[in-house]
Amino acid sequence: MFVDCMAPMRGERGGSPARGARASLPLPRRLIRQIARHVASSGRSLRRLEVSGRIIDNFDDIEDASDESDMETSQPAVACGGNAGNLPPAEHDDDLTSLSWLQDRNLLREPRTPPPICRVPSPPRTPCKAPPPPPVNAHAKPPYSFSCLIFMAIEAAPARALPVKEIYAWIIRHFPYFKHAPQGWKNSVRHNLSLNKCFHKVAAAPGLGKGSLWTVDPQHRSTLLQAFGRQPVPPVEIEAEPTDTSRNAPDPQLFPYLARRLADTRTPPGADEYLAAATVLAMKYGPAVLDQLPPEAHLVISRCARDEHSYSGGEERRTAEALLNLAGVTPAHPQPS
DNA sequence: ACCTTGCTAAACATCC
DNA sequence: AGGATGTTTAGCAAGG
Repeated sequence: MFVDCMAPMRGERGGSPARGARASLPLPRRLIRQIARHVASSGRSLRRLEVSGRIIDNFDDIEDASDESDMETSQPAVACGGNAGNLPPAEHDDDLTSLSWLQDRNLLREPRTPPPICRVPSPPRTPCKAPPPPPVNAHAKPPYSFSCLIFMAIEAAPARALPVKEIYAWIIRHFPYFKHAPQGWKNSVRHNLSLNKCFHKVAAAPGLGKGSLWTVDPQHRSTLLQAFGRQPVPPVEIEAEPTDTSRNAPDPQLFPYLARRLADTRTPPGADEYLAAATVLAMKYGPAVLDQLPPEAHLVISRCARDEHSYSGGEERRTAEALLNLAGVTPAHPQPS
């Protein structure tokens, strides 16, 4: 267990699930509803939506008064695409089905949003009972811990290793707040790199100059993913790289490591890597990303380490293949179904 | 009240 | 020498 070899991250009191077990990636309730309703409204259905081990078959179950605090109080969830759903009909949609709250928060950017297979026109918005969450200003301090920022920066690097200077640059590029922030934040980054066991220093590449390359310890990777999943909002791409708009699909370079790992037929990726891809895509592109998955695909997001659900490898593999296609990565040797 | 986590500041050493 | 990098310590705030 990770607690034996590293300091737990914020909010973590126990160990992490072993490789292959369900990883812990909570989603805000509002996003859970978004996912479930969007799947339902697009003609698909959920086989199950599970929150904290409780099967949700009625969305009133999660329509509670604490709604406005959704983004701060993430709830564990398991959402599975399937064919035997019993969700409320789409005409019950209100602001929860619309992705406008994400747009309002500048979290879904049109060029990055994958084309839906079956787009259902969003109904006109009705006034929300609860006050909307405060808008996220891209120039405000990001709601991510430094460990998550560093993790994202390293994860986005093609080599999954970055010198400190590049980590600074990535953070500034994606979170302009730091462009004019007091210089102390760089100290915090270095402090985090040194102190956090999730990050490892590797030998400097020739010609790199001073400093070392920093990587994410593979053993602690899922822990960082969990921490990432606990963050209240997905990251905002401020300076998006030019994408192939004709395809209008996610940039396969965005998460090169995950794409490469999922495409690797010689060394099968672990369940946490499938899960990481699903989570990263879902968090980045919003619930609409689920439209891209085949009906039998599973997206499993759960905090419960004791979650003993059994899923066949085929389901995970099909999900991974769907995500691969979504990411624009075609396996050289498609795995047999 | 206590503990954990994260942030910030600062001092210091090392390297280029 | 000066700046960048890396390590360590300390204090504080927030939340459980």
